[in-house]
Amino acid sequence: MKDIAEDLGVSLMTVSKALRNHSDISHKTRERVLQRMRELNYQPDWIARSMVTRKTYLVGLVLPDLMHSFFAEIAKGVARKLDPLGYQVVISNTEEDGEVEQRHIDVLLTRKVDGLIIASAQRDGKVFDMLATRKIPYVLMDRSITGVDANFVGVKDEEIGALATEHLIKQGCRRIAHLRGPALATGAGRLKGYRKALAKHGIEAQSSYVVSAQYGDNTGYEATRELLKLNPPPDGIFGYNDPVAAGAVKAVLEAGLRVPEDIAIIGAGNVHYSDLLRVPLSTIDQSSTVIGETTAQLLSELMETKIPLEPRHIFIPPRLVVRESSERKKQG
Amino acid sequence: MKDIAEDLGVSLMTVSKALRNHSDISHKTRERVLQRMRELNYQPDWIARSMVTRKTYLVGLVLPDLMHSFFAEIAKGVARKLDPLGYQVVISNTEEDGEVEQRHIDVLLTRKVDGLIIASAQRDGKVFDMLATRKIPYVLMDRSITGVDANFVGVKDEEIGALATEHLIKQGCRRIAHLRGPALATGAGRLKGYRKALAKHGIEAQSSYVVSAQYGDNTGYEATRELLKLNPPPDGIFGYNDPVAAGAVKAVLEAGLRVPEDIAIIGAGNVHYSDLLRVPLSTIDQSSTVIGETTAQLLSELMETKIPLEPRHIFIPPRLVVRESSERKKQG
DNA sequence: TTCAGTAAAGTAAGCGATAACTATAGCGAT
DNA sequence: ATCGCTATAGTTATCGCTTACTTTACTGAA
Repeated sequence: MKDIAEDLGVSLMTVSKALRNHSDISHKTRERVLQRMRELNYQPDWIARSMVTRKTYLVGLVLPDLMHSFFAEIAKGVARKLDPLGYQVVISNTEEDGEVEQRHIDVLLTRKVDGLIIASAQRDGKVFDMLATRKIPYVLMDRSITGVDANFVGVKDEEIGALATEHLIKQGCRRIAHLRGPALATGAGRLKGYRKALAKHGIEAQSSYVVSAQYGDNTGYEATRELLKLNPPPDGIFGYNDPVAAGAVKAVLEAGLRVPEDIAIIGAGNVHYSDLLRVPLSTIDQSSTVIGETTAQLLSELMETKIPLEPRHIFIPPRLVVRESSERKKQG
Repeated sequence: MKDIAEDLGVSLMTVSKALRNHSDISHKTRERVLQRMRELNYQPDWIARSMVTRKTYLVGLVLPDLMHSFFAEIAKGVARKLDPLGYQVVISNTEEDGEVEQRHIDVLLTRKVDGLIIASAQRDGKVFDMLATRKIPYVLMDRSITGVDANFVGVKDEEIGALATEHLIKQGCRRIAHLRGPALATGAGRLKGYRKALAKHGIEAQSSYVVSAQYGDNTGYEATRELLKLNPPPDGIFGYNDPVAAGAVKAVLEAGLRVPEDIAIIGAGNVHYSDLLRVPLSTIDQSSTVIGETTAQLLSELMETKIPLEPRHIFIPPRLVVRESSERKKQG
């Protein structure tokens, strides 16, 4: 394609420089080149360029579940921030499977992405050690990995757990159940926060009130049906994320109980449709857009500097959003 | 990296062939190469390979809105289908903006994607003519463009409109309103189906019952509030997609009316949380996963054959899903 | 007049792979 | 012993760009 641009009678080099606004091209020549380029509808080949510059302007975004709108929103934030910087985002969906994740990361690396953003489903840090030795800039997001000291952007899960639980306590709940997430940082942190809040208020943590609700659209619903069989049943439920909490609402209503009067319910994540649910769902907002943008910002700095920086940890403060599912008018 | 593989005393070519299972390499040599490759943790450079083969194994997926779980689900289907074929998906989010879309497509092209899947927000076919002349394999999805005879996978929007409207009629509604979408194929087709169904049953189409509800989380809610001011107000509402219909439910309930007794409501798209909404939402299922997979399948065929095929149009049949929001027990 | 200095353009070498040939060896058949 | 195969391995030329130099033609100061 560039030889076509030589019908101006200049060398290939001149054209290359002109296109990149290189300083030692006269204004006149540059104009002629640009002009001809438009006429020919020519676009430089990114691949060839990448090959020699070692920059692909590709960023890998590794997510456990695109369907969860929390992550979709993050993806949007990331793309919005990176787009003006000339980066393109390759999203990979791991379906909460550590092995798939590992494989996808490998593929992204052979594609020579300039950086990675990962909300990991990994249990250990092997993959990340590899990234570190290969000096690939990367940022962990939403889910930190114990034992990996990497750049991180997200919310302190313990705070989320505490905030949600304290809120239920304030609403007068005393038998508070928790639909816990996977044993990753996220699930574990929220559980810990839940326990701490109970302890702080001298409420006994009853182990049968903590049930697992992991992955899948119905887990929250089913786990809650089990909870309702207990005697006494809980009077408050904290679901580790919104989809699970929404399932809980469904189960409780189906059992003929009222939300929030009989059982108050709160989730986490503030998915955009929370407001439209059967009972508008109280939740802990994690500012997913902000997380996405902040992460993108951090990664872009990492990618653009050569000196390896000290890993940074950026925490976004969680925010309680009270809606109908937990608001008991009289009590408090 | 490859020179490192020459400590086996073989030529670079031999290694290259061995890695690709080329036929004229002895079993023994191949094993030695693979062995060494593992030891060195070597991965072939995709970029360099692409440069000479002219294949990137990259597919661009252009979507108007990732947050809409209908598209997120499609994205998942596409990725799931393409992943085992070795293709990587680059998702781009156009936020329903034709210009952004155009720009993103350009970028994807300079990245030399092997093919494109587009749910377009475009009003005319210019961009697609360009794709055709440049012989880029592409498939239009969900939204066809009038005047562009391209490969297409989606649902016949007119059928959706008719199916939804007929259902409301069967439920006894006689004053049926429609929250219409944008003037693209999708919105227009559903509107047309709606009108046809009314005509077929001899119900007069009242123009004040058709209001626009485009983009944004609250449009359905607000448009419905306007509808409720009419005298007489509608007794049935067909929202062109689920988020809009969910907003309608909210507005109706807020006005102190009952769903479906006073006003029956139906959407389209069958988003995964439909079941958890304030009133479980009736909808027209468009099998988003199937759309995604079918599209991916079609595109992969396009990419792998040289002969330009006659454009194909694949229609997925829509399916009525009745939930509480439109089901009137007594009548029908 | 001469020479260093600068602006503008050009040359050569490769980035890491592959395609398309060419070369070599071993082997049986004539 | 010679020819021609087949099976393996190696050569060479690019792919479309950029990096790092080198060249050329002026300019103005000494």
